[in-house]
This record gives sequence, structure tokens and C-alpha cells, in this order.
Amino acid sequence: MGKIKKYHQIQEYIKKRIQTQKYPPGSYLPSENEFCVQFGTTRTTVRKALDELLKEGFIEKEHGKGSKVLERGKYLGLLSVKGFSGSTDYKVKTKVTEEPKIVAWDPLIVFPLSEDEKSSQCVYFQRVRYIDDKPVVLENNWYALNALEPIKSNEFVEGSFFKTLSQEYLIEIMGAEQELRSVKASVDIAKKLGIAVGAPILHISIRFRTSRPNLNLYGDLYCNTTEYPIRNSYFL
Amino acid sequence: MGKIKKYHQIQEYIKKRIQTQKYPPGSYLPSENEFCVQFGTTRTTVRKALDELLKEGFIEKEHGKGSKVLERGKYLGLLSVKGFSGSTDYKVKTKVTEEPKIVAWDPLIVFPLSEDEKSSQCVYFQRVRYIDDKPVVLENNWYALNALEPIKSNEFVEGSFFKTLSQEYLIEIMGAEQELRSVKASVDIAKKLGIAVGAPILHISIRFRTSRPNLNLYGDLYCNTTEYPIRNSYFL
DNA sequence: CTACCCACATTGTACAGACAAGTTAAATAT
DNA sequence: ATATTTAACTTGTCTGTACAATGTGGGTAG
Repeated sequence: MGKIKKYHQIQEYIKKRIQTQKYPPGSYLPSENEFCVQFGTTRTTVRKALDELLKEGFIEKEHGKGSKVLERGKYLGLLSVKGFSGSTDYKVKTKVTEEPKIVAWDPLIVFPLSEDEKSSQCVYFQRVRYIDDKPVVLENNWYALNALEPIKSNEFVEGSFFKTLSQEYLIEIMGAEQELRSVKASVDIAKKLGIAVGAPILHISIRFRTSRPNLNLYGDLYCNTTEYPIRNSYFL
Repeated sequence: MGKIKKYHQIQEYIKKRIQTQKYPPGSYLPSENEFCVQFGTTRTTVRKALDELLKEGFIEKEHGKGSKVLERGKYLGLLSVKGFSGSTDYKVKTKVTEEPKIVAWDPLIVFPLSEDEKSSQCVYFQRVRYIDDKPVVLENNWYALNALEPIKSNEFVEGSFFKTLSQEYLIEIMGAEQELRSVKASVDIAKKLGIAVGAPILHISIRFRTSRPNLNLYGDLYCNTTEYPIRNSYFL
């Protein structure tokens, strides 16, 4: 029985307005009391909704001031290249080296696919990340065609695939699993990253779980960590 | 001004009893109403305390049943070797190769030390983790002497340094930052891990932040990921 | 004996109100 | 004009209550 929870309705309403930039990052939400009037409820319920958004990382609260909309994208615990998003120091560029296209699943993927996924075809695209005009990360991406249509790279919101998912499709990252290996660069990867064959490379296999049922994003990253190590931080 | 928050007192009371095994893992806490009587308060306040413990990962709640004490140690987002703690598949052993001793800070540490830490001496110990009797991880550890006394390895609770901190010193991990690099094995590391010199090795520099002010734990890990990749998962 | 139902304990949601504590800007005093 | 006080508004804490939803075990009807 899909029970309607009032706090959940409020939570989803606010979340949608954040995702669609009606409440842009950095701005303050209406006060708790204003939401009470708007939804005909009490602060207890509104605060419960805001607490959930807090846990999901959409907002932060400031005592005596209000609830501020956060910049989305610092996925807690997610691996990120040192300097990424702290983009003042480095110039980060992304080039799509293989446009999204429909292919068969690649056996490279180390995570077991669901039956739904196996029965579907697969959308694949490849990107290379540059820092200071030097290639640092080679990135292969896959997802099931029956869960999400192919998206042309020139339609990416601000060039970001994840931002596109959030703002255009209202899909959020719920979690991820990763496997990390240190390997020697193959000929192909060495060429694409401009390094020596056999140089030590960090290989990351990753599966993102999303808020859309049956949609997982699979990634296969090769990182040249000699100059730009991978960073990862998280807090409880 | 008495900034004592009632829910925080209850939260700390329950946390201490969990850490000292008065409420052992797997057991159920007293019901919310029992805590209400015990602390002379209402369910709203007790539930706030339990919500905090939920967020900290000490308990989980089961609708209609109660609040269950969780096994501590699956630090969200923490890197762990595949198979670690899922110890049914693999035999994991830890050998302390260098007993805790007082030394000067090692320049290997990539994180900036606080003034407090720099002015203190440093406790160092080294461990090697084995899976199926094969060495997989070489681990250097440091922390400031003025923040925590040296602990002999034979006093570790169940051989675990983190369990010792939690149960004997009531110190919890609050978060961590990591830097990951893929490097070639040096002569020393190759010997200790039983691999070829120059083999690709995952180098992890990590700083744990703890609930004790001024106490950070610094780690420097070298992982042979060819057979046992590093795993990392997290969920929102 | 089995299957069902019901009472009971537990957590989940929601309402209504009170006061504390932090922030800000307008009003006031110097 | 500047500094201080005040008032208004915000989020934080807490009380008290009611009912809903879920899990458990015992009693009852078959």
C-alpha cells in the first residue's frame, strides 16, 4: 500500500524545485513557517522533510538564518581527482572521445548485471579528462538502454553527465561501489593518456546506483596518478 | 549557560553503553517508552537521540520491533580489501612488524600537521595484512603522542587497533581523507609483500579524524591489488 | 493440530504549542 | 554620525498527545 506521507510530499516538492533550479544553489529556502502555511501543516512535519533533504545533501541549515541550497555534486565519499571542482587551481577539461552509442555489454564490467540489464542493450560513451591540457583520466561509461535513453554529449548540462541526470531527468546518485587496482598501462591506454607503456596506472571499476529503478551507471577509469593523485574524503 | 541538551545526554549515555558492550551488537535497545521513563522526558526527545545514533551508524531501527545495536566497523566509504570483514571466504591475519614506539614525524606523511602535532612526538607502528597467508597490505601508522598514549599491540582488542580505540578509549572515527596513487614497488616494499620490484602497487595515504580533539591517525598503505582489489562502497 | 484473529508492544507520523538561541535590521540613545 | 539597544524573524529544543503501521505471541474457532 503506497501510503502518502505528508513530510515525504513536502520533501519531494522541495527537491524537485532544487533540481530544476527554482531554488538555485546558494539561495535560502522559504522559512519553516512559510512552508507550514503553504502545506497546511506544523513545523514538526516541515522539519522532518528538511531533515531528510539535509541527509540527502541537498541543503544545509544555519541556525537563526535559514536553510541554504547546496551545490550538488560533492558526492560524499566519491573518488575525485585532486583539484577537480576545486577548479581555481587547475583548468579541467573534458573531451568526449566516443559519442554515446548503442552497443553490447562489455565483458570489462566486473560487477554482475541484473537480468533486466542483461536483456537490454547498452549505451556506451568514452571521455578523457584533462588537467592543464594534459590527459589524466580515461573514462568508459555504460548504462542499460531500457532504463535511460541515449543522451547526446552536446546536450549535457554544463558538459556534465551527472548534472544532466539530476536537472533534466531528476535522477540522483544513491550510492556506489568501487574496485581499485594498480596496473600497468596497456599500449592503447598509454597512447590515450600520453604516458609510457607499462607505467603504473590506477584502474577503477565503479557502479553507481541511482534513484531510478534498474538504472545503474557503470564506469571503468584509468587514472594517471603520478602527477594528480586521486582524492577521497568523507565525514559522518 | 547550561547548554546541556537533553537529547544529547541520552545519545551519549546510550553510545557509551554500546561502546562498552553493555548493549552488545545484535541486541535490541530498551524501547523508546522505557527511555522516556528512565530520563523523564517524551518520545520526541528520545527519538531525536536515537536518530543521531542512527546517523552515526551505531544502531538501526526496525518498525514494530525496536532499535538494534549494529556491528561497528563498516566505516562508510572506507576503503577495504575485498574479502576483509567478509571473512568467511578468506583467512585474514595481521602481523605487527614494528611494535608501537616513539619516533619523530616521518616526512612520508602527505597531510599538513597541526601545530599541536608538530610540537609533539609521534607514535609509530607497522603492520602487514595477510590473506590466505599471503602478504597483501603493508601498513605504516602514526599518531601524536600528546593526544594518545602508545598502546602495545598485544593489548589490542581482538587484535584491532580501531576496536581498541572505541571500546577502551571511547574514541570514534569521524571521517577520513585519502590520497591514492599507483606506483612501482620499491625494493623494500617488494620484499615485504613478496612481489617483484617495479610491480604496480596501490599507495594510499590516509588521515583519520577522530572524536578526540587533536587526535588524527595517519596511515600509509601499500597494497598488492593484483589478486585482491581494494573495495569501497557507500550509500546515502 | 492448524489456521485465523486479536490484543499488545513497538516504532512511525502528525498535530499544537512553548520557549531558547542565533541573526539581522530597524529604532534609539549617545 | 556612531554605537547600542530593541524587535522581529529564523532555526533549535522540548513538552504532551493521538493515532497509524508493523511485528509478536497467545487464544480461539474450525
